[in-house]
Formats: sequence, structure tokens, C-alpha cells
Amino acid sequence: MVSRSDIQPQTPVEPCSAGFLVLETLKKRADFQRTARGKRAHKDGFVLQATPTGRPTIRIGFTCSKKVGNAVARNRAKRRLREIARLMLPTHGKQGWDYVLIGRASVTASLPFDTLKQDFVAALEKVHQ
RNA sequence: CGGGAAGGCCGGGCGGUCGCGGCCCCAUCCGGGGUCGAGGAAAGUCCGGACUCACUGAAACAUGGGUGCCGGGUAACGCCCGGCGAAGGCAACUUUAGGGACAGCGCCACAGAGAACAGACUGCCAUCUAUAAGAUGGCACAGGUGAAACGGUGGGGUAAAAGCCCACCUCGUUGCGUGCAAGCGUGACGGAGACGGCAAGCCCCACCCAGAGCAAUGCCAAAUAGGGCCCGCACCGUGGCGCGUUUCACGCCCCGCAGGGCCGGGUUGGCAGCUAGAUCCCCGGGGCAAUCCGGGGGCCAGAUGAAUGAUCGCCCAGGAACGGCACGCCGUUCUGGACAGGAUCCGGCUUACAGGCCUUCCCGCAUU
Repeated sequence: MVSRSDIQPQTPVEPCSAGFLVLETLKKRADFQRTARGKRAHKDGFVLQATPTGRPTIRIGFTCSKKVGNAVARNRAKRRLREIARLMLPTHGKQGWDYVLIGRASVTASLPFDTLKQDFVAALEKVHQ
């Protein structure tokens, strides 16, 4: 249950010149399941799950099941979620936390992007309480 | 101008800013630059192959599955092209699961008298009894039912009729011409006189096929497990085994042992397989066409929790409302871009698809 990044934290997470953190992506099913047991916040366009891990990185995962739609709809929802995470997480996320964003059918792909961003910030504040 | 038929194509474009995946280059590091980056269906996974592993091979038979007019194309096909037959349409053209119903079995609902070695409801005719009507005999023409009714049209014939007889059609046998062929055309026969349909029911005939699939498969690392196999020596028999049966070929085979050698299985870690190919574009030639041959040029996704997104501007199609008039054009505002995304790779089929473009042909009207 230990991944390679734990053994050698080769990339210390610190703001680079452009102001972005290096985000790591969740890939193991076990990581998703542990995050699902943490705090969660429901919004119109997505569901946010979060849990602290104690490691010096911010990690993010995305889930779009077949309930979201066909392959085009799933990929589009995942891309929009990935974009808001890329934009907002470096400034609003907390180090040492894992986050999982879950797409919702037909809403994630059609909601205005600004609304999605504002909802994401609000959801982050809720799970950090 | 209106209506219709066939085939092909596109499937938004350009430019900012920030970002994503592969490869290459520069850089001590941070990082920077270049380049390429989803479809006509990438889809459904329905056929056909390549490739990999497994499998002792060949032939015959069996079993199971598939295909089914003829010719051609192809690596192959159940695909494609060109013909033939049949059906539909004024036509352009379209559709077609199209071998065999004297090898055998089976089925033919409802309606109808009768649905397969015929039978007679309403009828027709003759004779008798004789008021309507009935009895006996003859007939299978007409009516009605049905998806389908025991040949069709015309004539002769008869009490009324019927392939009862005749001509043509049809069916069978056969000759000639033509075509590679399916077939088409035409002739002969004192040949037949009804012989129903269904084989997308079993079946028969001809031909083809036969396991598993890239999570295939190979390599590396780690941890786990403790076993298995081969060689050699020795030894036995003309016997047994080798995934349907038989034959042939080929291979293997008790137990024991001084010794020598080798390794399997599962695990979603990594690497390979992984993208240059029945490939794409252009030109020339053969062919009615599918397609083939030759020459030149190009490199065109290789991810693996899986890369194309966010946002802004202008333009291009489309839609709606309002206004103007020369009545199908102009202006303003708003809206707005189908179906859908690789996962080993090809050839097909099928299904989904907003809107638009091009070519050829047919019919009708008008004009010359």
C-alpha cells in the first residue's frame, strides 16, 4: 500500500516561478477509496471529497462513471474538472490533502465555467472546516 | 420552373492568452524551444484476415457450424462489381435468404362444401313423382371463402358439362443459333393433361470452416512456495498411449540407480509486443466496373485513472423577431454548430448523424 512517491519525495512541493504547484494525480483504487471515507461537499456540477494524508503534496483524482454519459461526455466532464483544479487548487488547496472530484450527469459539462470555479472554492472551504 | 432517381463530398474556419500527451533538441539545475496529436462512422463487436500461443501430421468418415443463380475482384469473406431470372415503377431506376418439393418426414391458422391418394354447400342438366318442393342419376362450368381451390385464353362438343377434343400459352423431352456461364431466342415431338405451397421446418446435395485471444505472448525485478522434469545406466513387450472413429506415417512408454543438468506457478510493478501498413497522395496505363499494374513523393496518435480543454475576438453556413420596400431582397438585434472519441492492426457489414455542397439521369410544363 506504499507507492513509490512516498519512498523518494523527489519533488518538494513549493511554488514555482509561475505560481503553480506541481500537482500529483491519484491513480490507485485504494487512494480513491480512502478519500471517499473523508469529508465531502456536494455542488451542482460535482461532488468534492477530501481527506488529509500528512504527506507534503497536494494530490487530486477525478471520477466520471458511466452514469455521466457516453465516452465523449465523460471525457469532457473530466477535462473541465481537471481545468478548475489546475486553476484554483494551487491558491485554495491545502498541502498534505488528497482531493477527489466526481462528475455528475449532464451538469458538469454544461454549467458555466465561472460558476464551476466559484463552487469549487466554496466546496474547498467547506471541507477544510 | 416543378416533381423524382442515382452517386460522391464536407461535417465549421482564422487568430490571441493559459494549459495537456508522445518524440527530438538545448540547458549544471529551475526550465526553454521545435514538431506531431481522433472518425466517417474511431461506435456496435456481426463477418473475414494478419499476428501470438496452444495443438504430432495426412487421408477418409462422423459431429458441429456456415454459404447457396452465373461470371469476375480480393489476402480472405456471408463483402464488392458486372450480368441473368423474378417482382415493382410512365420512366430514370429500385428490391431480391434466388440449389433440391418424384429421397423421406412434417406443417398449411381463420374462413370455406372441400387444404392434398380429393370432395360437392349454393348450383346446372335429365328422368320420375308432381302445388311449393322432393327423389334418383349425370356434371364440376358459375357463385361464395381464403395467402393458396386440382391449369389459363379462345373454339369445338354436350341434355348440361369437363383436356372430352383442338389451337396457342404452360410443363416435359429434345434439336439448332447465340453467350465463358446463369441464360436468351427459335423449332420439333399422335410427349403430358395438372403435377398446390412452405426447405428464413427437419432434411437432401455441393462447397467451405473447426482451440484461445494483445488482459494473446516474451523478458526483467521483487517477494512467496517448496516441488517437478530431463540426460545417462539398466530393463521389458510386439502390447499399450498420443482429447470423435479408422488407416498410414511419426513419436512416447514399467520399476530401480553411482552420477550430471534444468525449471515451473500465481502477482494489474516495469519493458517489449506498439505501430511503416493488403498505408496515404499525385501521375500514366489495362478493365463497362469492382479493381489491378507501373512510376514519383510522403510518414500520418501510440496513451495506460488513459492526452485535444478553458476563455476572448472576427468571419462562414443555419434559425427567430422587428423594420423597409421594387415581393424576394436588404438592414438591425438575439440565438446557434449533428452523431460522436482511438486502446494490437487491417478489409467489410450494420447502426447514429444538425446542416450544406457537387455531378449525372428521368418525367411533366413553358420557351426557342
